[in-house]
Amino acid sequence: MRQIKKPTIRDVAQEAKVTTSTVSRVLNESTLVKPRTRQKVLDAIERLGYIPSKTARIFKSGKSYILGLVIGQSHISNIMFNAGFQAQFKALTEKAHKEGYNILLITAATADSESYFEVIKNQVADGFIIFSPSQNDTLTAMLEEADIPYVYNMKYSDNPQDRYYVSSDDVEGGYIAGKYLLDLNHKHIRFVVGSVKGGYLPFNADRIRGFQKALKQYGVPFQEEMIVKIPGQMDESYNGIHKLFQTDRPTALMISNEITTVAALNYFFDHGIRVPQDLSVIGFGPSEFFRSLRPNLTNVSYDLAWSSAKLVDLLLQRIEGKPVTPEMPKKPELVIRDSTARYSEAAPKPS
Amino acid sequence: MRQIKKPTIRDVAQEAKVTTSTVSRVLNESTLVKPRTRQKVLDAIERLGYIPSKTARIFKSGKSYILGLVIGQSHISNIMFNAGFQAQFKALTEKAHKEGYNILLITAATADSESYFEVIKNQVADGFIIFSPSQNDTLTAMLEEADIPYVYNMKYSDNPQDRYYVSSDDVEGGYIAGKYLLDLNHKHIRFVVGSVKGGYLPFNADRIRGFQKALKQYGVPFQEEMIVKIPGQMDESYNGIHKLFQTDRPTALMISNEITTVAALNYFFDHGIRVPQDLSVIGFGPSEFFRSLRPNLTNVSYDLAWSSAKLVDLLLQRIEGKPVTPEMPKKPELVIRDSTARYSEAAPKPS
DNA sequence: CTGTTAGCGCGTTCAT
DNA sequence: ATGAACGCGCTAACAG
Repeated sequence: MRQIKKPTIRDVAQEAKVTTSTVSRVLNESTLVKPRTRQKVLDAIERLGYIPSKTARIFKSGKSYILGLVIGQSHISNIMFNAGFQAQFKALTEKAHKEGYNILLITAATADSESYFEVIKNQVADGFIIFSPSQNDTLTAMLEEADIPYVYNMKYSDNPQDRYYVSSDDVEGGYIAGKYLLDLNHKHIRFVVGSVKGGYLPFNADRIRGFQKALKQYGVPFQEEMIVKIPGQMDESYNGIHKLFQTDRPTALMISNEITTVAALNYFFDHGIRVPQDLSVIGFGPSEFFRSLRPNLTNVSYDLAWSSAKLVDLLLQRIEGKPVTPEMPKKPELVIRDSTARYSEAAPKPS
Repeated sequence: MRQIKKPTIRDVAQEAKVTTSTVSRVLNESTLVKPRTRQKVLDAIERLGYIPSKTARIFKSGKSYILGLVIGQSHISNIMFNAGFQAQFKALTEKAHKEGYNILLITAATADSESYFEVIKNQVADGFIIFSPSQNDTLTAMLEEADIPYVYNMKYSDNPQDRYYVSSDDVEGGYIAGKYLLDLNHKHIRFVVGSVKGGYLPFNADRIRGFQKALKQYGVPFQEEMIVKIPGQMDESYNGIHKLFQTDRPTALMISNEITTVAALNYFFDHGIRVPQDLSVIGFGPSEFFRSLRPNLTNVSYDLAWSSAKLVDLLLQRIEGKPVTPEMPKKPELVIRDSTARYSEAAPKPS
């Protein structure tokens, strides 16, 4: 029977001829309630179709069991089609649910600290996982000031104050990719990284550092043009690859972004550039994704399930006010598949 | 300065030497407050770093501006890599944010009505968007009984009681795909649909109906084996396609699921089956996705942004208790690209 | 074992 | 223009 107004604990109490405390007790299965009274209450609940107000409970307890996932408005449009983001998102969600939390998706209108802080402080959540705005310097400070538990999904700044994230070992990632190509006798290598306001994000800087380390080890001099900055969306990436291949003809490519990787493969398909016969390609990201491409792509695989779980653990520790135990990043792995081949001078080049 | 305890409206009142009512007034920019008092309060807020408790506000107002998005635990693992789901998810999120709501991601442990209802009633949200369990008969009844606003993301049952969803015109979708292939002289057509417990979901039933309509119109007799049920995950799909092509050699394929489509294209790539020379392929889903495949895929494109926005509108109407205005489904469109070709007997078949 | 009382943080009367 | 008092739904401390 439809009620005009949702029944409250008081209605139940009245119906069962007890007090609200007693009802509360049976609801929380707390202190011994006499079975008969208990039954009376349960009957009343059943009769009224009573559902305890979650809102009131959150209000009372101060715990919502909600984790806010904060993303910039502009990001969300593109990010959902990004395999790396998806994998991370999925892993975060699963871990959160496993721990009894739900994920509240929050978007900030613009990608600046003020906008982020504005939406964060206006949400009900026990803590926040932040896919950061371009620069998060002041955001971190504001969150600390307001005593709001948060973690970043990755390393966004080199500021030692920003220590709440779980990093992957990106230097190692860039290193093993570069080393493998050098082992295959490639020297004309290009590393395609995402372009953000003309620069690149810290994790790409790390990957580049690793790449440089490999080069040095093999005695190949690093040159600026080895790093190619291309935006991460499908069409822009396609055009960026096009532009690159008009003036340059590398024998091997490392690509730091999944969408750009797909765009590049499409470009090669469209222009008869054979992978790996004419060009070796290495991707970065979740391994399953690259396995679904043709050819199957050699890739540097990060354990996103692991790091996402760690990230949630970190946030929960902060929420519970426990001392934070820093975790060493897990090493990425090189998964060798069909997109990389040994380079030999004699190899025919298509005209 | 870090507080031991977060300041409340009372602390602000005390600090500003006014009462909580006044503070409340400046917070809500309500009735004229004398500028000087107003300033005093603002200063106090600033000094204390006071942030109004969202929780208390929700509790008071009864509005959380949160929409719950309910998904089965088992779904979420696979669903995130599904282009159709992603597009819908993205559209739902964007529309919700545009309307001032955030999306709370909720997963049910198992895909039955009881499990769904259990998590739904225990969440704070003004309404729910439900990616349904396999059978939702009792779920609908329970939600109605509890007077909880909800909508389903698509048509899940033929029960007329289930009227809170925005349907796409799937009959039309199946029809235009079939008609186009028949126009291209194909007769040996297979329609691959997702398999759910040996049967298929209502939207696939509709697409099949449309396909049958086209067949009839062209005088081609429908046969049961034209419908091929294959699970929607990558590896299972690949195997399913493999199994199909071992015993059958259609000239055209309609594929109802994006992941299965990718798996099929991979299978064709691996086995030298050329699209469209040897086989025409039509996909169903968001057009941008199929454009990122090689070859560019002809596909039936649904306007998910539109229907998702409508869905949120519908839910908001229910939340506000307004009468619900049913909407006619938008017609899907056939986007013709490079994966379909005219069939001629003379065409060479690879051995 | 159960009832009484108080209070979480805020908004909203009703006075003044 | 501002303050005092009350209540939202629930839980918890304290009585009895």
